[in-house]
Amino acid sequence: MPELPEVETVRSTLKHHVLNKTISQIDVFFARMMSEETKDTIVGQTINDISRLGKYLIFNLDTHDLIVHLRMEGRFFLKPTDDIRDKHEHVIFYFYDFTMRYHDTRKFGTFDLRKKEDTYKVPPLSNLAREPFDLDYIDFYKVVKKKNQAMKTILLDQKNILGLGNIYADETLFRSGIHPLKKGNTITKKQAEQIVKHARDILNESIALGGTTIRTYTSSLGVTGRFQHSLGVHQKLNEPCPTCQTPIMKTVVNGRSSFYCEKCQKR
DNA sequence: CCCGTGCCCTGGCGGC
DNA sequence: TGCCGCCAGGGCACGG
Repeated sequence: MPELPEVETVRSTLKHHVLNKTISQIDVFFARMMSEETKDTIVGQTINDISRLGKYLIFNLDTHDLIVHLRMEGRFFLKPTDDIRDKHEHVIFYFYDFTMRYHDTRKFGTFDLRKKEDTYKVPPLSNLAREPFDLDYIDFYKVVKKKNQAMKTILLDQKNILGLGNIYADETLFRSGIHPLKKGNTITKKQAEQIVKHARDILNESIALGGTTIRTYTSSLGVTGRFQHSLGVHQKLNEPCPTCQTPIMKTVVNGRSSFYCEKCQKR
């Protein structure tokens, strides 16, 4: 599933192909994916830039920003205009001589259109935390210290730290030596510092490798991330811990599967 | 405000 | 081989 590094890979790849292209037409095949109003507003506008905030992809148009969340399986493909539509292509953007197609088997992805002046002032981009790259660990510590939730739950909440999903939350806790069920209000300043540092390192390493390809996810244009070869615990049930060889355990935290080393990660 | 639960979806897999 | 039921999972609405 795309997390921050995958979205960054999609952003940079896509930007190379659609920058300064004008949207001449849009076809929507799954009505709830994009409203009529959104479609009508952006036809005729040009993609002046593609940016990103956390896991959100942002197409910077002339008067508005189109905010896209890929959720688990959303991807973009570039195809010739006359290519037959795949049944999972729900939105097709037409440019002068090719198309950009949004493909999503689970239909969980979202398209939100905002006036430029509102983009960061209203949901979904308002009230998000900072990414680990510019998150002050003391600020993070103050937020976490007030919470009686499991650390895994805290790391997945984009209002606490921005950009981690299930995979990188597990990896961050593993490198930090913290059990996914440890309560936020038991965390020390030092541990908060470690979490922010490791989250930053992991995301940087993954971006450098083009993201992680896991389960069914590959990014646009067939780009396959290679970070999965660097995972320490996620999806590695019963495999030896890279540090101490103890078999990796799995538990469910707030409905999310969580992998950890019982010996290396303390409650 | 805080926290937990259910929902949206469908391909893939286990069980029989 | 086929069918049924269940699971994954980010973000949000909703309820206590």
